[in-house]
Amino acid sequence: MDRGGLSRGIHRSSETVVGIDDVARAAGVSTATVSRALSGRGPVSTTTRDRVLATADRLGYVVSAAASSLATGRARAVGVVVPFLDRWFFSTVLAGISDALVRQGYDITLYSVSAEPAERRRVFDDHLRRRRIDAVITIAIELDAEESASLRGLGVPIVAIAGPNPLLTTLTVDDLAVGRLATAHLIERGHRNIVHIGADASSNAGSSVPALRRRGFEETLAAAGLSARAVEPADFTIEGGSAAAARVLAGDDRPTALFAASDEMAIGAILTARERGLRVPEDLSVIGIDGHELGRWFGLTTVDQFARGQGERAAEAALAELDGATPAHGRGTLPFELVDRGSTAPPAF
Amino acid sequence: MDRGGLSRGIHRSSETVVGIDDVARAAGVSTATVSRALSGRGPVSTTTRDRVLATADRLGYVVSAAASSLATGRARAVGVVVPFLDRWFFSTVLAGISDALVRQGYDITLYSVSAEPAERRRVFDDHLRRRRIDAVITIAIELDAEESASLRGLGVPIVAIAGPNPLLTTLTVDDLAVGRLATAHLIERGHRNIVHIGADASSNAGSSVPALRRRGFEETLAAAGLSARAVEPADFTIEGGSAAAARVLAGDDRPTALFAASDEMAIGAILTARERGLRVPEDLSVIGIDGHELGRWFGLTTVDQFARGQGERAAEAALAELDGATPAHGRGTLPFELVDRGSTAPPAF
DNA sequence: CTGTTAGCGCCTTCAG
DNA sequence: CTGAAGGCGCTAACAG
Repeated sequence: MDRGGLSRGIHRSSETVVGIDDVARAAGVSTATVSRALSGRGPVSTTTRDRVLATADRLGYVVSAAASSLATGRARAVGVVVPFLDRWFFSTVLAGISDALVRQGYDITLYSVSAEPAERRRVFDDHLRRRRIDAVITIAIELDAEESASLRGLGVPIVAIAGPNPLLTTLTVDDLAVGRLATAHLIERGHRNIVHIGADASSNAGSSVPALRRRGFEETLAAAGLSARAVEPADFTIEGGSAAAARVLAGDDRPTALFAASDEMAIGAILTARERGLRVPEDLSVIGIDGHELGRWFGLTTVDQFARGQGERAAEAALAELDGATPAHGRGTLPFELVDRGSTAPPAF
Repeated sequence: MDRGGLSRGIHRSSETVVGIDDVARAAGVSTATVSRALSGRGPVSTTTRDRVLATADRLGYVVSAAASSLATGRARAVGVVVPFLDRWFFSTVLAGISDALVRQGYDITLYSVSAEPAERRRVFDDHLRRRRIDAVITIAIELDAEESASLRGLGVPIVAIAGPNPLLTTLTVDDLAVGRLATAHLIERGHRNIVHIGADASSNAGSSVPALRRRGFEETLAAAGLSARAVEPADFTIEGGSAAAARVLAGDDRPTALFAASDEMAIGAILTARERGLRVPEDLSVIGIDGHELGRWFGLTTVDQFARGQGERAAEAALAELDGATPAHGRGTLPFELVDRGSTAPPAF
């Protein structure tokens, strides 16, 4: 009669959804026992548990998230806050988070915050505060004081990826070091005239990812006794990188190398360079940051930051904190690695 | 005293979260009135409503999703089921969904289903059935009978994007027509020797997106009296398109044009063609499908299917159905448009 | 080990 | 228009 596991997914399509008391009745026990058997919390005899589990399975019972959440205070869901969904870095990190969360039976609730202030405020003041989530992961979100306080007020673990915030548990690569590494790579190959494509020097006092990468560039340049060339601002898209490169390459004092703060900008720069008949790396070296899959097709040298792994680690950190682990406030160290694919070489002149 | 809107986001960080009865007490009314005032359902005098609203705002009250959901049966969240998060089409559609949903105050719960059967089953049998969502949107998910039944059993609106399922409300471009359009474009330019890169002819009896595109290709070829060349199977990635093109171009009977069933494959094909010293479109015409942003950088001619718009429309359709609109079972028509960017031209020989 | 009994926080008839 | 009260479905003490 009981077809055990085989019956999963094949439920009689009864009118109403089966509830915990349907299971209790069918198994001849109380709802409390069903709850204990299913959750694994609290003592239940093996025989009873097996019977309850089989019954629940047969009936296709699934706990109501709302009811369970209301009773326990746990939602079995993690909120993820992102500024963009359709850019490589974010969707890749998200994929990593999703992997790790699904493994643990958690759902993921997505909060995409635009730059639009009113909408952004709604996300922080309303959506995130509905107590629908047990933890929050932010990806490269720069929080103002209010937003930061609002998040903290949630009273749940918060893990920030790629957005160094001294007040939050932060998981991020050392972007200053990344900026240095990429710059040193170019200097070692003999470049003296390097332009950085990324954050405007005037923006962000210094803690944002783009600003850190730029500072790594400037510091390394200075340490090598080279004068820092003006930084060419761009928005981290292929398009932005392309436009920035166009401006830079049009000038009379053409650099021998470009250091783009993201692979997408680096790719844009390569495309523009090619359009102008410049060979990479013979006439122009280009290095990026990210480890974007596309880089491979352009032979792009880059500093890989293992985006997918960042997502997985953030999810694990969030769940660990939920399980009582002490929040590692301050900066967590994430790995990065230079991948030389050939778009950098000594300057020809 | 009451700083009105200015106070939003600045809440006294009291020990416990403020609940509906805190608001009721502070406003000098009953919880029922607060509920009515905030939800807009049920009669409340203007004065009372304003006072309640101001109080709620001042206290930073936000309804508990769990409690509200338990009482109303509505979760104010929509589930989105995707096979991949880190591929252009999916993340772009997702961005569109997110836009539309946030506008209506809905949260989005993400269900990323891998190919791994056990995990996939858990998503359909457990996660999706926790009654956490008011509607489901699937993106290019091919459902087997059980999964389809499981979804239907949820008793919520279901909108399928890019996965024509006669049993579900489906929003998809007419992929057969898209396949025909792209093929006709090549034939009109004089191509007689065209290879299709996409779904293997042997796979999928015919209703999947890749299969429909291939059939559009074959039908149009046949209608023009051309013999259908073997289709070159590939997995819709740049890498797959590149490999497929490599196999095709290595043969002795080199085609004059390639029709790739996705822009990513088309780009892979272009990259490979270039590597082999072939000029596009002089030596080889290439056309793709999607409207991928990257296509612009390769001068790729494509059939744009407006992915972001698809997401928005799916979200709107789902919400409309929630509001009582009749589910438009069968196939909804979504726009598509040929964008000629120059990667197709008459064959040189 | 198991059953009974309060709620979790909000919504919604039903009276007033 | 407003308040009182039961209940949404489940869990967590507390008894037994």
